[in-house]
Amino acid sequence: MELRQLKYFLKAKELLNFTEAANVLNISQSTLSQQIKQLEDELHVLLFNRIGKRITLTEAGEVFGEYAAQSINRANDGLLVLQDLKNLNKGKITIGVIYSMRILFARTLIEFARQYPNIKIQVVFGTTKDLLEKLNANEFDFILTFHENLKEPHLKCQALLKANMVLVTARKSALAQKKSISLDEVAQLPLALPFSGYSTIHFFVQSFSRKNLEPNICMEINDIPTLFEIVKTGHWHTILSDTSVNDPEVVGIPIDGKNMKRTIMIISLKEAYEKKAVKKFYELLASMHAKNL
Amino acid sequence: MELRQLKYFLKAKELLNFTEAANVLNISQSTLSQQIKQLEDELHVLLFNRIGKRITLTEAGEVFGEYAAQSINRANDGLLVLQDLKNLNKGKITIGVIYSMRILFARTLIEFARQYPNIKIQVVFGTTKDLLEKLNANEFDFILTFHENLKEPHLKCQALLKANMVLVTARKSALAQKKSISLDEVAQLPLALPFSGYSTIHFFVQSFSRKNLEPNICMEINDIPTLFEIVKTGHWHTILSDTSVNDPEVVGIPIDGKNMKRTIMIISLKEAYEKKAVKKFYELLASMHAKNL
DNA sequence: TAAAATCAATCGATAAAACCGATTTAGAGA
DNA sequence: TCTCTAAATCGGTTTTATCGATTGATTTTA
Repeated sequence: MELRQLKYFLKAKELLNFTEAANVLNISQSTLSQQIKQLEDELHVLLFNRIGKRITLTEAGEVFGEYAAQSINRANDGLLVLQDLKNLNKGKITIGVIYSMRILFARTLIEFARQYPNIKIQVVFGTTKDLLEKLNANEFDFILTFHENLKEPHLKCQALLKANMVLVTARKSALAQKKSISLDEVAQLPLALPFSGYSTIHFFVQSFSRKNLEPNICMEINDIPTLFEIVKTGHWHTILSDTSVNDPEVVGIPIDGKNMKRTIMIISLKEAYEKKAVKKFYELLASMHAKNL
Repeated sequence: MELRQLKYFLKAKELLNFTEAANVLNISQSTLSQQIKQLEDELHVLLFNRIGKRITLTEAGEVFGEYAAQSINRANDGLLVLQDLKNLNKGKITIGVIYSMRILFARTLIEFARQYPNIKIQVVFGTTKDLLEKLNANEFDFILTFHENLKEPHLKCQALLKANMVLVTARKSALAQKKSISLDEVAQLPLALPFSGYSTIHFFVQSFSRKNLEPNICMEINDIPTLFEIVKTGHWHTILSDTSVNDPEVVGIPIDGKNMKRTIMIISLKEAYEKKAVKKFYELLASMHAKNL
């Protein structure tokens, strides 16, 4: 059993197609087939069922896959550690970010890229749910998202900042002059809110429920610029964290109440090695945030 | 980088001698030398310093070794899991046991070997300190030892039983008729106690201190049968857990006091895969203990 | 329904890598 | 100073990984 075989196996497990997996791995289909077979012979177990020309994962394959992934991850982390040890100052960061963090994050991203030009950065925006799934699949170094009461011991959570939830309305709107707004008033307004995949909406359903209010949700949309376009009409309003509001034609009005703040967290896998570049990014995030106070 | 190279590296790291490591691994010295060099080239770092004809581990080697070991362990655990999944009913258990547990353990060992003749069992007796070191080095599946307030989150601790600490004296001794004895009385006696490497002595120093008593420790000996020989003279006495007393010429007299019981624990590594054979052994230990109540 | 396309397994050949024994080099020990 | 020991190197052999071609069976398309 070698790491190479584990890598082949895991890609085949992911794609459930030997031909495609071989292509992705830059080897021939016959090589992959033979290497998988050799691994199965060594383990005395079938990792895949061959049904016609399709393959499916066996239970043994599912179980073994966990260990195979961990083995490869440990070896890769060892490599990363050595790179850090040598201060090679190169490498790659992969980050998942919720849409609400775009503004502050973009500024941090730019500054980081300036300071560390040799570090490749990959950023994926998405919902909390999607980002957590990918984090658990070791596809990210960390994600930025709202605090969600995760209670998952394999995750490391660090609070970054608290964001105020605000009513977003058109600058031309009569409401725009208000310095703050109550939840009761908000409940009377026609709202266009982010899609249910966003944790934000769940947060608000709870907030309204606590006060026996029912929000008037007319629309649910999976795109913040589109929400801004809708808000600019003056008819609908939305609710976002103040970190998201950057369109000059809209304003964010603070919503009354102690529970109208949400904590943005940095979440990573406890078992994964924490690259120096990742630590540097954390430091920059914290200092960029402090600058905004 | 392949698992084979990690295995070669780790053995060289352990022995700090390429020739010896190669012999143990059943490969030639030149193969090992070349494979290590190839690994170093791939990692862009020296894992060993070559000083004349000797080698020493570099800091990079030390650091990388942790990850290499974890990677190999994960792969091996995967193999073990599959064996269990197939109920191959074979394999190996390695167990560390403190001396105090010899009697109960021996009976469990014999019964387990009878029930599972295809499982190879390796047992090492030793002190708590030694056993913990080896457990942390992944050399045991689990160890049996007294509860030590470990506070090490990577360890899994299960209570097995409570052992009574008793004064061990010669059957011919005047004390032998007593049904119990107080700590004050014990403090007046010439004692031969197990060596400081045993956790037992530390336990007692604390017990005597709590009552402002000072024990009269004349000897410290690292062998329980020898302690029995000394106790049989009638002059000296010792203190052991009742699980250790099996010589017909000595008796164990219960020592008064609530704190004269000690918990025997099963300790294992949380991250290591728990073999079915190990679970079976735990069950047998528990049932053998229940039988003795 | 037949033809075409697709995918995994197999085969034989080739290329690459692991391995080995012999030797060299250099340091340690007697 | 001589002998011994251990790692590095070299050239050759053996083993393994890989490949392209082909086969067989299933799926998709016309």
